[in-house]
Amino acid sequence: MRYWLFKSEPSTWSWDQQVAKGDAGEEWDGVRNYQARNFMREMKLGDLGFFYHSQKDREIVGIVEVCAEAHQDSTTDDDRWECVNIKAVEPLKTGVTLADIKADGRFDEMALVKSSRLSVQPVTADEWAMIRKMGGL
DNA sequence: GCCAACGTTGGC
DNA sequence: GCCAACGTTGGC
Repeated sequence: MRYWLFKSEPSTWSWDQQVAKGDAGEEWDGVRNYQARNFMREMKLGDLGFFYHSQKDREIVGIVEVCAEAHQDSTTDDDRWECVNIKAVEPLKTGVTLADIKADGRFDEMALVKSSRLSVQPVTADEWAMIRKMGGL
């Protein structure tokens, strides 16, 4: 079991839209970055991830689960691009903002802090537990 | 809205 | 295979 973080601009695809898809989940498509794609290839059914709102909000809002492993991204014919499907599991009780994470000091090595532009990234078990707690779960 | 960081593309 | 130009992302 590994942990991940999925970044989305809420005006493009928000947590609420993800929740509306229910257990059916939704393709995490549109990723055109090799690093992000490679992480998706590593994902297994049942892996969990944080759902992060970039741009205006800049906070982790919920938890998602991988419900289909990497497959061709249906939004392109280019077979370089694959994606997984994810479904919403539960929202955080309180969102954990990027400012919270940066101010904490324990997350200096976290991809979210170090590689701000990477849209799909790994989260360590420690980071996962600490942020869950900060989010009130 | 601006700008820095970074990934990708294409010419050579 | 290198590197400059360009486009995109995302924090502020």
